[in-house]
Amino acid sequence: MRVSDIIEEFIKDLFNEEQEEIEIQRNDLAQRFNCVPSQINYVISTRFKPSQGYYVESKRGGGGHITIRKIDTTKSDYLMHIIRNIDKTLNNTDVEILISDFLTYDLISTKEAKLLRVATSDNVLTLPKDLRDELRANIFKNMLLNLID
Amino acid sequence: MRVSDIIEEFIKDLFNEEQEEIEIQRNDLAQRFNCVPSQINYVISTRFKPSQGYYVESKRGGGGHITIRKIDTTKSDYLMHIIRNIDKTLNNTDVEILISDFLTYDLISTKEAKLLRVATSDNVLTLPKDLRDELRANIFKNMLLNLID
DNA sequence: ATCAATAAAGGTCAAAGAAAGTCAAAAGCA
DNA sequence: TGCTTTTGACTTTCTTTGACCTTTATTGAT
Repeated sequence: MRVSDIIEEFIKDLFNEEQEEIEIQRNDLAQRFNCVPSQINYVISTRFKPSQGYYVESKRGGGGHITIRKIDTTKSDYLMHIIRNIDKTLNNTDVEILISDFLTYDLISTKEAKLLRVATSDNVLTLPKDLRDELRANIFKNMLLNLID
Repeated sequence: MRVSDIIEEFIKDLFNEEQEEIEIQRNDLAQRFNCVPSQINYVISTRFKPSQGYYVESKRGGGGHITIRKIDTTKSDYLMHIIRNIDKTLNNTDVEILISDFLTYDLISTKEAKLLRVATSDNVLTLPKDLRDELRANIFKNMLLNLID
């Protein structure tokens, strides 16, 4: 088995106990697996890409580290499902129902909810009703797309 | 955890009890955390910048000290100022400039920036230009209002 | 009361140290 | 041969340390 595979497995094991965020130190890992530090970068960039459901950030300098977060796929799947099923038009009430659902299931923050609401409210979209509902659907869908991590 | 992080946390804890102004002594702190005094300067200059909502002044000589004030009003004041000064219409470029300013000054998160952008983008606002720019101004202003804490 | 010396703060800046990142060459492997 | 993995030299970013500087207060002699 390749060293890269072993490192990948090791990192994935760290996620075990319900944790969805782990922190590693590049040099420590490299030492543990007896490889050069840059191999850790290789593993991360080939096995922990966003498309594979991970989000990575890091800090250099003394006490530096690498943080890997697992992105909740059920969350983005659900939002994608909603987005696909939104009609060509959408009225204010529909939006309100969707938003309160999202809040119930903790898919968005209250601040995000406020932004969604205001950007799609009747008061803001001062247009004839048919045009308004169509634009609202458009805005809402596109905003949701941007809420997917 | 880094010494700088620990010192940062310690200072931030001092703000707790409703106080919005604290006073520290550089040498005392340095001794408490077993570091050189100039590390306190480092922490202050990297973690208590004006852009992070703090204002710092100090006095040298006998009985000298460092005062740190929290300035939390700047964010909402600045946003209010922007909102008041937005025209009746707003084009895509204007929005982009404003958003990148907001990001520079840390007034909004990157996610909020994405939401602002998409909700006001030409692609989403499929309307005749004059109507579009007017609606964009309206949406943008109202979203900003909801970003004020 | 005045002034100079000294002590007691805090400030600056650059070097050293401690991570992590990049990129391309070399090595393996299918 | 063409892809993936391994290696390592070099780079960038952030933190820690220390030598030296400036400002303010205190003290003591006149």
